[in-house]
Amino acid sequence: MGGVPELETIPAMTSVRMADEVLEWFAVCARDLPWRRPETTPWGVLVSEIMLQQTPVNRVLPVWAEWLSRWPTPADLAAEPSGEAVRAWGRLGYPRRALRLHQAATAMLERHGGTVPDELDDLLALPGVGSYTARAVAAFAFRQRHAVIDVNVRRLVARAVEGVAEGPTSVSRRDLALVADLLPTDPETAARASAAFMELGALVCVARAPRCAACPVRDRCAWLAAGSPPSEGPARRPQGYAGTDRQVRGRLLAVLREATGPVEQADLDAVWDEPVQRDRALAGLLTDGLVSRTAPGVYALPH
DNA sequence: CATCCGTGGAT
DNA sequence: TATCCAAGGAT
Repeated sequence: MGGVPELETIPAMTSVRMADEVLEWFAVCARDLPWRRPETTPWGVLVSEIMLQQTPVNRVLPVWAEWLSRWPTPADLAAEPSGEAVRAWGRLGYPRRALRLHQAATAMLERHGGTVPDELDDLLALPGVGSYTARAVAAFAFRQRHAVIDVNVRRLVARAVEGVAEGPTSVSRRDLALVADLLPTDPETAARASAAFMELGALVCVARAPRCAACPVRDRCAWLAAGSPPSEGPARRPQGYAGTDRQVRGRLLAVLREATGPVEQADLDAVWDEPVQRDRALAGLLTDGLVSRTAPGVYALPH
């Protein structure tokens, strides 16, 4: 029903051959990203995965290098005030990720002897680590065989396997089983295949204008075979940014990041005219732990 | 399950 | 210029 093949109808040989061809392409076309190098520690992989959430590779590269140089282990980060993590996050966006990474470093110190855990459940229990990131770290840092489904893999599977332009935004159990079936049996090869699927989605099977002529699986792509039908259903409205609390929070935090010490209320007030929204945004930052009040009317990054 | 949470490059 | 989009997670 619905044009989506049942798992049993996908011949194992077809699945394995798809992985093989993507791996062959990956061996030639993969970007040389520092967190993929063999000498990168699990901590380096974890930091990269958190930074890459909703953030393009090119913007992550310099910040990742700075972080790993400054904080080579979880213990090094945990030893600093959380505000230093927020400051070093720079303009990557979603600064709560910096706070959670600091919390995760502390948790690893307490629960795992200062090391990144290698079990899925332990990874999932870390702040800021969800299903995708736990699987990515288990696969890429510890070379385990897990389905790793990010937006790129979800889109690749929707097209190549399901024959539709895009899949649902959420990852279902069925998706995990389907992608797991695509992976080679050998864990090391499976881990490499997971990176290869993501890379193919990021470089070739892209959202806007896919480069199907350069795709290693074009001959077996269900979407291409169906004539590349457009996505069905109403386009979901993007969230918008201008004028939102998020924009105000961003401006407030930028002032605090760039200041060397505590900041007066007046300096924060200067970034937004509307006092109700401005106060709400600042209150939210305080609630989230991204900002602390050091004295009445004086604010700083948290300790 | 819908919404919130930043930022900036590409089209 | 406006919209789309980028290795998601928490609530």
